[in-house]
Amino acid sequence: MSSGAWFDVAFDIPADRLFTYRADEKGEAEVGRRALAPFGRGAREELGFIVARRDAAPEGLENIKRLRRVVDKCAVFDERDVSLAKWIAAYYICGIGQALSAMIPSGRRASAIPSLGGDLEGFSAAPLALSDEQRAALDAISARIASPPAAAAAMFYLYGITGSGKTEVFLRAAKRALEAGKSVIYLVPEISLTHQTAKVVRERFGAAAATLHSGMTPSERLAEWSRAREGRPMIVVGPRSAVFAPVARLGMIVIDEEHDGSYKSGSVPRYHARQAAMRRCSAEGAILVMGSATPSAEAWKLMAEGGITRLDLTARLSGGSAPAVKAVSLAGVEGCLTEALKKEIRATALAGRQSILFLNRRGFAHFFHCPSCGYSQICRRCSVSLTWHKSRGRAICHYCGYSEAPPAHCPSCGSLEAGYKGFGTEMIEEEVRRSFPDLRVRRADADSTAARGSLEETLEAFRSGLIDVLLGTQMVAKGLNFPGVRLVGVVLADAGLHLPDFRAAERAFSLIVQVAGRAGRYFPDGKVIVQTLRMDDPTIARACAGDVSGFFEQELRHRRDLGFPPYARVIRLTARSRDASRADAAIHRLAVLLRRLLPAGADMLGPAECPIALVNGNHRRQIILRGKRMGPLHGAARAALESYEKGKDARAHVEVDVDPVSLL
DNA sequence: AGCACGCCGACT
DNA sequence: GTCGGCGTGCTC
Repeated sequence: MSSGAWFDVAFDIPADRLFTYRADEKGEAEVGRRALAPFGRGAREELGFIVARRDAAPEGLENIKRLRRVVDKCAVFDERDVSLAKWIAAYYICGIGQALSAMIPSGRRASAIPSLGGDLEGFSAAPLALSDEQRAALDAISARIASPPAAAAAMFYLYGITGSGKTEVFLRAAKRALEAGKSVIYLVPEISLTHQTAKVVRERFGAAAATLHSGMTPSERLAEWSRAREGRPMIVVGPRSAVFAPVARLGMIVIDEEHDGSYKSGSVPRYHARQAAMRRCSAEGAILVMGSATPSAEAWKLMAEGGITRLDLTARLSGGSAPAVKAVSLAGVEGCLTEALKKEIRATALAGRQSILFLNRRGFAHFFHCPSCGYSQICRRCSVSLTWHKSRGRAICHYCGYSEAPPAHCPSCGSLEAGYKGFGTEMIEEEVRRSFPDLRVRRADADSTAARGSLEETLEAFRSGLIDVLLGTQMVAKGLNFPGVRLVGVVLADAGLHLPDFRAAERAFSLIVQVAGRAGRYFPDGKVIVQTLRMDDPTIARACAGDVSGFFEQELRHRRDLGFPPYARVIRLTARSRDASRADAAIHRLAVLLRRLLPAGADMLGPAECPIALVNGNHRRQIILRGKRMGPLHGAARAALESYEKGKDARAHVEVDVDPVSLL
């Protein structure tokens, strides 16, 4: 054989296989670089990941092509990344190349990122002394940084109310790790917290800090990536995908606001950053430190069983007790604000302080109903009701964006009784402005943010006191610090509670507790008003009482009785097609295959229509696979998908979601 | 996932 | 008679 070498290349395709190419022996090709390769018919060229070098061509394979061009000047990933990618591909049932493309920034050449001027030699001192609880937590964590566990990852959970100083413990633990020559990955939820945390981390750690965020171009991300690969101890702050940061000598991964749904990827590979972090920590001898005031049910169960060491932070650093939470019935109230809430908004303004009003629902009114004939206005492409956006004068589908003019009377029977019911953030804005014409009111939701440009600007204006009442969706609920806030109003605590999803109560609960935590963080006079149509609902009652353990006692009993996570593992398969009968046929074929393959102790829910059966013109059908252990479930799902794809019958798109976070 | 090759309806 | 629909199979 003449000079030359063979390389296995992974492409970003669903197929779980590698392709072998030839390249010059002394060329640039090496494991960890990306290369353009002829792939598929015609002269098509595809970017692939060089995943392995081999000494000989695979048996019985002629017509091996040559790599066209290696695009990276040096490796952008290594064997450790490949092994993590293989784990993701196996666990989340996708291609290795798909896993790698989620792990590695897509930039072609690393570009310089704007220098932030931090030159810091030696880290700047932390401002305040730690409380006893913080000290105890830090000591427990530090002990494990010094001597990481041999086998499984050591996991800690800073369980504490907002304002109890979790961040300071994270930062000090990070400092210990860096001083020990180890790197830290600090995960934060998407969008909201990245900037705030990154700023603090940069101030504290200067040049040892790296940030990854959504505003960066792919080449800027690649530049930060390359910095991490240099091998100096670093602290990398970023959302979900930062869990793949290629730091050398990983000492600790922090997951702030561990309960946050944005840690689960919504596209292939549908990985959960918590799972990936656990896997990295145990593979690399690092420790995992999570934190939240409202842990996920999974984490809560692990803490109860001792798999995660819980470290309690019970005291508010500002000294005051947690704000008083008052539940108020919204039944029979005209409009969306009770007298109790209005009274507190007024009192807050008189005291020169600020209010936050929260409702997890955009638009003005969210369904159109006719009482005389029963007509309701539904999106033609999605099986959901249209939301009336008064400011835009349109009825809009929140799933596909379809819009039409809002009807003045019932389009079906002509009745004038018909109209929009159920309020959203737009209506609250209108009502607040009408009731308090003298107050400066601002709305922060996906619509207003798109219109105004930046959420940052609104939040900054609020922080500096230019706004009296900030109202909005989740955007105002996430861990932000606003010193001037006295009042938090949850406009409708029931929103989302009745959704056909086993996590509905958990999400509603944590949302209420999280928003409530925004009140009175720096003054002991915080007030929280929770409006609800269901005063007797135990989830709402416990959220108002801040009774996390009471809630989980109820919720975990429920989950166990119903056989849902964290007591069972779940894989969700969905089939979708423009053609309803095709989606049906596909899901039934899968069901037949799965019934044969199901291991003992596992069962199958469905096939059934998805709770939202039509999205964007696609009919959706689902099967929920459920079992005690994930391994056998995986086996069944893989085998079924394989035979399904071999089958000759008409196919539909099939999506696999391992550990789904939502069943809608 | 793309994309080419291949076999059945409405157009000049 | 052809243009083109998308159904199916492959990619070193």
